[in-house]
Amino acid sequence: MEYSIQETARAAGTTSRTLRHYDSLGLVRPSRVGGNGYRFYDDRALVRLQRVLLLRELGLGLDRIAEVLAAQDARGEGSDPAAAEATLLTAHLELLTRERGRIDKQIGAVRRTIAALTSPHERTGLMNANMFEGFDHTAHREEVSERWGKDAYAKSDRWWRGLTGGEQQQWQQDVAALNADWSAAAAAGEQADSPVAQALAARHIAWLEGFPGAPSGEHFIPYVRGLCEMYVADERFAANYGGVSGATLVRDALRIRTAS
Amino acid sequence: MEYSIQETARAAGTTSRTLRHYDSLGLVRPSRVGGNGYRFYDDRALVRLQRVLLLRELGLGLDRIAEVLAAQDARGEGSDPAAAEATLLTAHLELLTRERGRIDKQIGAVRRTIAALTSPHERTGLMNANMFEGFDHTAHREEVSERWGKDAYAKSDRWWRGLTGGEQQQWQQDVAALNADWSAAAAAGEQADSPVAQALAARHIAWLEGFPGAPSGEHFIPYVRGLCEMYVADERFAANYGGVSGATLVRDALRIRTAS
DNA sequence: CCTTGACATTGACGTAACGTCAAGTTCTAA
DNA sequence: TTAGAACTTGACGTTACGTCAATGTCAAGG
Repeated sequence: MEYSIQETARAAGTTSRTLRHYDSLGLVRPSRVGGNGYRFYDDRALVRLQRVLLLRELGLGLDRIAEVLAAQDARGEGSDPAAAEATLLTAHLELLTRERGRIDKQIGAVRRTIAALTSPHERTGLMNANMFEGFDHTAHREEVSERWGKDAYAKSDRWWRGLTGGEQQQWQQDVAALNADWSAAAAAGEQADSPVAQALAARHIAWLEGFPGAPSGEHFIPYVRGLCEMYVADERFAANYGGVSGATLVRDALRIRTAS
Repeated sequence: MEYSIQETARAAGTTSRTLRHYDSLGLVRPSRVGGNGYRFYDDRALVRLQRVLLLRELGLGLDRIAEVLAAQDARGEGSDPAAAEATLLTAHLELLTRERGRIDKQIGAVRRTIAALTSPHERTGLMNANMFEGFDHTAHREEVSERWGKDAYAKSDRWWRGLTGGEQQQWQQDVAALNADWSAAAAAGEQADSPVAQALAARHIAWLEGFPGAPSGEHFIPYVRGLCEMYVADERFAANYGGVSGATLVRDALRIRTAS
């Protein structure tokens, strides 16, 4: 069977404009083009279109989709196309998971902002940076600036001063809880590779990821490891984790966590 | 104090290009423009800039930010600017929540796709691999046969194999969409008697009615209820609805729906 | 005085994935 | 025959800026 562009679009739940777009990209070519220039699609083309739309619903970009389909076309039956697609989808899954984490953080931030706005006793004045127990970046301005650049410092400082008092308190509580758990783990003699320590390491990394001014991508792990060295070397940091022994536990656990 | 455009950008952790952009939009105007056209920003402008950047980090669009700030400028001190901002942020919170639901659906779909691709059941690639996307009657042959008789199974299998590839994919997409909507509803904490859940229940029943091999007449409702129990009891089914909690929502919603 | 280099300006194009006209051609049904 | 539906290509609009390009301004040094 052969379908007109509109029929094809309706069958696939999209628009003719999209079909022309995909044609111009070479992503889904019509099976036949009439002498009048009209596009016609057969079942094979329709299946390909549906695959494209499916992958697009999974959130992949058109360029990536083209790669997937090209790879599968190339290895007709030889290798394992399913494995290739699974690998690509797994990578994509990570992106999605990170994206969800980002959204969750935004939701948290908006919720706290609303809470602070509607709380009667909170004035929204800017508070001094000393409230930032456990990671007072004003006190450690030089380290942060030197190691990660002025931008990181300015960004983090701007972020902090932009928070309301309520949000700052919330943040502090989160930090305090994490630090307390680390201290307790260290006091309990947990090993760096124990489930408890690794769970804390995961939390710690998630916290650092949410820290504004933190580098992303390939710079993130070196950044984390650098911070850990600072925890151990600088007793002002180490104190937050129950002293040098606690900071050492943090460092070792995070090293293991970031090893892969 | 007065800062140059670069100083201002550095202080706020952004770029001069962004400042020019905001100026062209009228979002953050420089406090003074020199005879040479140079922009200069004072502390008030900087605070405004920081608010813009903060709201942007919360994910608001620049147009929305302009609304917020305009509203706050309008009611200088008269009304309650915080309430206005809270209202707007609440609306924004809904958007974020929907977005997270969307991402959750994508994650679920990708996970299921990967599972289907890597499952030993798959023979002929993606198209037939996850025919029923969690309702693979081949995998669940025994249950179906035992409960509803061999006729039902054979009938449904014949029906399925009689479909064209496009029709099969269409069916899959419908099922996937329904499951994803259930998962999202469960994740959103919908109650079984809520309009959302009841609307989904209606869709689900309509889907089951179209399912070949399904009993009709007086046997239909017991059949539906039996299936729902299976959803909850069998995690292979439950996984399609976001786990046991999702399957429970499905079951309860369908119980209510079929009560009359 | 002239040069050099840092910093400033406006203007324009590019991004992802199409939506939305616009102007013209072709098909279909009355 | 003729209206209207469907089709074509081409081009601009969308977000929030990044990234040149071409040019102007300012402070310091030879």
